[in-house]
This record gives sequence, C-alpha cells and structure tokens, in this order.
Amino acid sequence: MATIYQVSEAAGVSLATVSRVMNGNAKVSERTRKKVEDAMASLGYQPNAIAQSLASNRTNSVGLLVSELHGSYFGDLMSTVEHVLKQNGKHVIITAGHVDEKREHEAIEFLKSRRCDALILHAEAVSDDYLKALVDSKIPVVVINRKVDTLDENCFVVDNERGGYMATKAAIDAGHKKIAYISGPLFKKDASDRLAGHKRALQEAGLTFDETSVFEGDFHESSGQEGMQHLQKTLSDFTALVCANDEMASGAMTAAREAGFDIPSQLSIIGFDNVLFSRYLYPKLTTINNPIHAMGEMAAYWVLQHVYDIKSPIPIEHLFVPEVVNRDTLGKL
Amino acid sequence: MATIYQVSEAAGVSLATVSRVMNGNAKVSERTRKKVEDAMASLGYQPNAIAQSLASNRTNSVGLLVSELHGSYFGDLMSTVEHVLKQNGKHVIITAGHVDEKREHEAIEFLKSRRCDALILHAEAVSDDYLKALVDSKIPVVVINRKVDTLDENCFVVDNERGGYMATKAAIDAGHKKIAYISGPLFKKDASDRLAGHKRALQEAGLTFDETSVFEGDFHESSGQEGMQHLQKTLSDFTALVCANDEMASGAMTAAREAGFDIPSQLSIIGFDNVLFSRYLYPKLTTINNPIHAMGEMAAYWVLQHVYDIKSPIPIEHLFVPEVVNRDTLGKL
DNA sequence: AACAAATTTGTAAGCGCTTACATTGAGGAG
DNA sequence: CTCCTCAATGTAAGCGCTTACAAATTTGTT
Repeated sequence: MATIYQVSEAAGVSLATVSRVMNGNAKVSERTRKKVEDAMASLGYQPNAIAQSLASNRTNSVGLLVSELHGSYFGDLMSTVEHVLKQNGKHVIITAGHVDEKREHEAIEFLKSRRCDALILHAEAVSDDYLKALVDSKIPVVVINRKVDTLDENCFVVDNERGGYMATKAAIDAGHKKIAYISGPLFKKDASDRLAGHKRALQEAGLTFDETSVFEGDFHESSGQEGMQHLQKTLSDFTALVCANDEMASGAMTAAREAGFDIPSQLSIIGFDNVLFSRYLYPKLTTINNPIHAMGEMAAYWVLQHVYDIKSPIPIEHLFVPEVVNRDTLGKL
Repeated sequence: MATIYQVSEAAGVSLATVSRVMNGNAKVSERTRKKVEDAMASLGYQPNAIAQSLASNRTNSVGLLVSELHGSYFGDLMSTVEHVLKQNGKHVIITAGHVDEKREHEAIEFLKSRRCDALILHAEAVSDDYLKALVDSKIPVVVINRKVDTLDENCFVVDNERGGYMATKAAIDAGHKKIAYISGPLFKKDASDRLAGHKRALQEAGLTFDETSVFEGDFHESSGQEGMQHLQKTLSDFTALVCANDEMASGAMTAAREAGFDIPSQLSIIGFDNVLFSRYLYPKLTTINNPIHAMGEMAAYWVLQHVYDIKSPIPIEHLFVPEVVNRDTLGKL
C-alpha cells in the first residue's frame, strides 16, 4: 500500500504538496497538480483515512446509534441518514444499543473512541443526564425520537401524544364507541405519550376511559397477540382496537383472526409507525405515520450544517407531526 | 480529552507503561498497574482508537458491505455479524452498495481506506475479477451469497439450485401439476440457479417445462404483482406459483387476492428466503429458508479465526442447505 | 555479598498524514 | 537593475499511540 511519501517521491515534490492536491484546499500550480495526480494513479495510491484523521482531527464520519440493526423502523432510519450524509461525502458508522443501558453506553463510547465528528443517537436506555453530559462535552450530538429537557435544540421528535390522539380520533370518527388499546411499555416516553393521546381523544368525545380496556405490551408482535387474547376475555364487545405500534397490531390481527373475527367488519384495528411491512399485512393496516424518514433526514442535515458548515436545503425543524394512513383495517360503524 | 501522556504523568510512569496496562499484553507489576488504572479513572481517560490503529496497524474493526441498509434479509445479516463480532471485542463498520457497481466499489474502497482488518462482502455488482484482485491484495475478504470461481475458501453460499428444486418439489408433492414461476433477474446467479432447480424438479416429476410459465421479475414486491397479473392472462389454470423470493411472493398474493383467488385453496404460493415478514403475511407464507443467519455467523467466525486467531466454536463450512418452511400458502390438491 | 538471569520500566523511533512557518522564485514597480 | 510582493513549494513539528530495544530493578544462586 503506497504512502504519501512514495507519491511525493514519484512526483518529485514534497509531502506537503501531495497533501495539498489531495485536499484541494491550497493553491497548487496546474503542472505540479498533474504530476502528482499521475503519480497517484500509477501507484494506485489510496490515502490512509486513519492517518488523515489523526493528523487533522477530522474523521468525516458520523456515528449513528440505533436500537437494532434489523426491523423496518431502523432500516428506514439508517438508510435515510446514510443517504443524506454520503451525498455530502461523509460516512456513517452504525452501532446498535439493543435498548440496554450498558450496551448503549458502550456503543456511544465506541463511536467517541472512533472520533466521529458527530453523533446521531436513537438512544432509549441511557439517562437524560448522560445525554446532557454528552452534549456538554462538546461533541455535536443529535437525539432522535426522544425529548430531553434542556436539549431542545438537539432533539428531533414526533408528537406521539398527537399521534395517539389521531389514531383514536379516527376510530371515533368512524363511529366506534368502545375502543380497546394495546400500549407499549409505559416506562417508555413514546408509549405513555401515545396512550395519553388516546385518553384525550376519548375524553373529548365524551367517552369514558376504562383501565381494563388497555393492555400493556412490549412493542413486539407476540405481545399484540397476547393483548388481543387478554382483551377478548376481559372486555366485551369492543369494536375497535388501537395498537401503539404496527408489530403489535400485526400480532393482534393474527389473534383476532384465530378467534374468528373478520377485519374490519367485526373488529377494526389501527397501528402506529407505518413501517414498511404494514403494507404487506392483509388486510393492509390502517396506521399512523411516524415520519422517521423525515426525522432521519433532518438529523443528518442538522449535522451537515452545524458540524461541516454545509447549509441545509430545508429549514431545521424539531417537532414532527404524525398523520393517519388510511388503509383497510378501519371499518365504519 | 485526556491523552496517554497525561495519564502517564498523573501515574508517574512512562507512556509505554500506560500503553502496556491498556493492552494487557506485557507484564506490568500489580502496583504500577493499579497506579495507572487510578490515573485513567480519575482523568476519565479514553484511548484514541484512531491513534491506536495508526500505530498498531490494527483497527479491530471489520467492514461489512450489504446491498441495502433496510429490508429483513440485510437486517438479519447485519445483526448476526455484529453480534458475533462484538462478542469478541471487534467492531463492524457497515456500508451499503445499492447493487451498483460504482457504489459497491466506492463502499469497498471506503472500508479499505478505514483500514478494516477484514471485509465481509455481500457484493452483487462488482466483477469477479475485482473480488479476486481484492483477495490477492492481502486484505482478508469473505464473500456472502456469491460464488467466485477460484475463491471457494472465501465464499459462503446457499445452494440456490437445491432451494429452487425443493420449492417446486414441495408443490409437486402436494399434488400440483401446473406450476408457474416468478423468477428474479436472471443475470443474477442466485436467480438463475433457483430457476434451474425449478426446472430440475419439473423434469424429475415428468412434467414439461414451458417458457410461458415463467415471468422474470426483479426481486421486488411490485414485480410479484406484475408477474401474477401477467401469468394470469397468458397462462391458464396453474394451481401453484413458486416465487424466487418472499417480496415477490407477497406481491403475487396481493394480485391473486385482487383477482379473486383464495389462497391456498385456489392457488398455492411458495416464496424463498424466509425473511421476517413472511410470517406476518396472511396466510402465512410457505417458503424456503435461506440460512442468512447461519451464513453471517459463519462469515464472522471465519474472520475471527483467520484474522484474529480466535478459534471458531463451530467448524467452518462454505455451502449451506436451504429447507422448506411449511406454513399456510401451499395447499394439497 | 557478588553476580547472572529474569522481570519490570523507560527511551525513542516510527505509523501516514496535516499544517504553521520558512523558503524560493517570478513578476512588477521604481 | 534592485527591491518588494505574492504565489508556489518545501521543511519540520506534531496528532496519540505502539513497540523494539536499552536501562534499571528485582530475584535467585552460590
């Protein structure tokens, strides 16, 4: 593997000059530039990014922490962030935190040790204080899908309360009066916000909220099944079921079908997130769009603007609004 | 950010000693080790991975090229590879090639420029010659889901021909005589292999293969829909449809349903890959398991063994066998 | 107690780059 | 022709580590 030294020798110039043509930031005469470029080409020279980073204190890479490397939601997020950043010559280093405090922490430390120029975090398990300390530590950080008190400028979130409200409102508008709910784990902010929205919609419509009509799941498909089975036993005659995410909605659909319900004529189901596969379900799932694509894009633009001085083509916004995606699982009553 | 120099000063030892306790590879007395560790802790020292890499010529990171960052197939692959490697203290740097020769090439060059210790490639677009040159260039490389002639030792593949055979055989065993096929883009080896298996199963059963019974898709859902619509017009009375992947099977199911077919009583459908969402489809898709998980794991173990001298817990194998996953879309005739 | 061997620690030379600063050489002004 | 300016290039000091080798210290022997 050729080094800059060999290139400089082949071209008959100094190291510094080779560096200059590589980075294109200082004046180099046309003639020497040509010589250097020829030398590079003939040696098959490839700069050592590690050495560049060490010397320049810039890695041109941004760290991305996701909870999992699989699943539609994170797939979307990774794709989007990578797309925007790569277009601008920056690279993404992806790590997974698995919704575990220790592992998230390690993952973030790893990204820091790789000297990423910035971090984009979908961190669910680490504490607010840790995130605040991180921001204070000077490394540019943005947080996706989580609102940390004094860090408004760094957070990009969807209005989960509003989304939960919209889901239930949609059911109410379709004539449903008895609406069950399968929530996510309520210690998670997004889960409890969505449930709060559900309650608000109920109240606004003059319907009374009843504890027994909600089942607390864990955002995974299986808990959607469990939830449906449970609700069916304990709660009579509900005609609509709002689920706090699409995975659980899918599980609930399976359980409902097994119990002999036709969807949507006998039971309406509404999901949340609008992940890719919600379209593949049968019937196609009516859900709330979680603009993860837009958030990822925005986070990437924020980084470009704040870290690399590349102006964002769109104004930076921090709060995203969800919307109803009407498909086939919500029936009119 | 503290440096090794500050630690050495605080601990009252030399740089080298600090380095030694960090790496734990040379003898250091208990007392000095303690001093150094205390100094590290009190300074919140975090080694600069970039500098370590430059000096040691080891990055402890392996590059992973996938075609896309989203989708179940690649999600599985990334998760598995990361899991195995992280357990052994190695990190994964993920890039996407988007099935485009130029972009795959760039992605690989990026990984090389980051001085990854090894590369795990799901490369679909670059040439065999390029891959051979890469292997020759001394950087440890493994190739997933693609067989390159002289590179047996570096390739991990599923027996696609056999998988195609099994899919069609399953339909035949269930009593089907007229079987349609939606293939992937035939310039791709896996797609043509699967089709070859299909033909062999037909032949073995004494059924004649007919060009008009196959539609060439592109592995995406929409081409499954198109394929179904096309076949339905041009081909009469087929009772089973084998699709070269699950996405297309999903599309075909949608189109079939729209055309009024009941699955599986009127039309059986078989997919390929057994990606996560195949379980969410309704009816649940009968498919061929593509052991991407096992391949990813094996590739990671290969790297651990060949690059880091960590013995693989399982024997290294290069050819993986697919298997039928019986669910609900294949009906008996 | 004296010395060799074994163990622990220190010294300093890189790893492949970037960049502040110094040098060189043209071209223009007087 | 001399002096100055400015653009182009070179020099060399790091960036924060690892590691061969040398030096110092400890341990074991007799």
